[in-house]
Amino acid sequence: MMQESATETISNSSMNQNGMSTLSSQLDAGSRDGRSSGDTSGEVSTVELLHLQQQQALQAARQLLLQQQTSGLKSPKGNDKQRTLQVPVSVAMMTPQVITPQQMQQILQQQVLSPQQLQALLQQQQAVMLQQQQLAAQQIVFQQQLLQMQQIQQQQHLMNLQRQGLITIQPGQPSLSVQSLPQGLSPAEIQQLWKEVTGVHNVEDSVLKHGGLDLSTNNTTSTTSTTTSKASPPISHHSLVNGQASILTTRRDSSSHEETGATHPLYGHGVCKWPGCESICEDFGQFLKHLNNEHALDDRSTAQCRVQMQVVQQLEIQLSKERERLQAMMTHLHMRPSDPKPCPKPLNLVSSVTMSKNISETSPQSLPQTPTTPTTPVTPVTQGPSVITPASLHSVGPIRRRHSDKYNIPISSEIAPNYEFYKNADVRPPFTYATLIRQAIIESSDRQLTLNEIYNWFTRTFAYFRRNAATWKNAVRHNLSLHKCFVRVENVKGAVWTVDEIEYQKRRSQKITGYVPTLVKNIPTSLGYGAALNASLQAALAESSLPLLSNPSLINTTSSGLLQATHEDLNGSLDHLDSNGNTSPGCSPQQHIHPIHVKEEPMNAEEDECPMSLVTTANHSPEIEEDRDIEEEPSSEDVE
DNA sequence: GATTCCCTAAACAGAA
DNA sequence: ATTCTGTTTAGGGAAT
Repeated sequence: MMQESATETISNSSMNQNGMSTLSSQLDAGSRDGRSSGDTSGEVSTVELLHLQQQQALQAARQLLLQQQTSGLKSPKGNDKQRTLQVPVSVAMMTPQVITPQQMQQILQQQVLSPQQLQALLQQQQAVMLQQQQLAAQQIVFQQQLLQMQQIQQQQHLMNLQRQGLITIQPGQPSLSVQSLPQGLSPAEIQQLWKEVTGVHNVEDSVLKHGGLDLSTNNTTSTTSTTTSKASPPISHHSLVNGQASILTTRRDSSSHEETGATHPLYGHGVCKWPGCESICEDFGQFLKHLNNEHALDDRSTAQCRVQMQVVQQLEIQLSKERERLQAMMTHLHMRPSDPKPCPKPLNLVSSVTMSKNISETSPQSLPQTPTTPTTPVTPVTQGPSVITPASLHSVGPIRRRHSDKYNIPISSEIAPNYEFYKNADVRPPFTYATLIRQAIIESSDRQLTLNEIYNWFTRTFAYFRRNAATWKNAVRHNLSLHKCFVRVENVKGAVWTVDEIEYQKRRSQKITGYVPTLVKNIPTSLGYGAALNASLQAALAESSLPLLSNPSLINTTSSGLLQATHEDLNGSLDHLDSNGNTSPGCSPQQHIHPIHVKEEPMNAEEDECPMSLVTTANHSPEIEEDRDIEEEPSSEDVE
């Protein structure tokens, strides 16, 4: 996916040299890329693009008319069937003289113009238009132009077929003329032509397809081929004929078949999908007829088009905002290198080396977009162009310091936004085995898991652990045995593993030595998930603060995020204490013997885990409530 | 350079 | 006998 996108971008670049015929490729590819990537342009002016696009189409039509009127170009072959179809088309083409591009632009630019106002305005235009309908004679002229376009289209289509081996054309064979074409354009193709020429046929479609429209192209032929090519995939093969970017072939082909297969964005299930229409059309031909008759370029259609345009625009704005939010989230959660700057030096947590490694491992860039997409894993998430593939990510070998562990970043908050990513992408999670094991355990309903259940959690949560089972399972067992924080408890159904959070926190606290925290907080519960404090700082402070939680004198009110991280870390322990106090009395006696409850106000401690729970274990959410009880046992003797 | 942390590999034993 | 589970040791890489 990512590679494809990248390659395509490259291909497009190279195709730029290929003249107008490659514009369609740029258009399609550009729109796809634009939508899947940063979409910096989408927010800029979708409407403007449409304006320009429509202007372009209108101007092109005009120029075509002028050209033909002056040159007296005649249609190579009159086609009755096509002629009948041309009527509405020609009418539509005449409208540029009725509604000038400037006027059209005005209409379109008036974002605040109400449909009623627009309607009134267009009615005026209509009056003028009626006067000029007598110019219908020019329809024939334009029809000729259409035929020329058809020729180009069909020739390119044939070239496409030739390339596919469906048709064999000897090298010396002269290019096909329209007369020699096996058959005329299908109604769908003609419709496409009309659609493209009018430029307002389907705004949504236009918005999508024209995301990368090069509006700088003004000459008639360029415009014509551009619009035609983007509508009719065969054109893109014209560029292929020129020896360009074969990578686009497949995609184009598929779309080509779709479009020529009597499918239409405005037609489905026997119903015209024009906004507010829903007229029943027996077949595609009838639909086309209906489309030409009922949805020609008139005031009503224009108004509807504009409405649809706004709908699309709103959606794009929304998408843009959501994407921005996602980016911010990822930046916040992954791009530690830029964040830790303000991090208190005493923490001594910043390691450029580690960070860079972490970046390579978990930076948003590496996130597939949605691995779902691979999804990118899902994520679905449409991801911007990424140069880091999952393969390259895990190929870096064993990661010593999992940044989340190192910085005590809540694993949930780390995984949550990338859950689908880790679930689908073969990328090693940036956590130590101990951290993961703990997470698996505390996520469980009763805070205890058998070894096999831990295995399952690993494979279920991370695609990476679906392979090399022997290695990581051994590591899991090794960690369970090695770390005191993991306590084996004999259960009715066998041995289960629990987490001794005191030990766990103790161990982690030891990682941060020589730091006398001056900032420890009183945890404001109201602080939200989106607290601004960067996670690493939060985590560091949180961890550092653990021993001090019981000492009110050392507790200062600071930022929210801090508590968040603290909560997360504490949650596990507290949860563990709470739940296991009953379920597994035998484990880790000390934690139950003297649980010093540092009673903070009930915290929304699970903000970090909520996202995770939403996508992972359904049974996790219900526990959030009990998780909020913070019972930390931060007595100094335990910490040290 | 020493220490620590983490990972990986492997040997081994006991239980299922 | 095989597999699973659990423990332990060893060594290497990376960070501190």
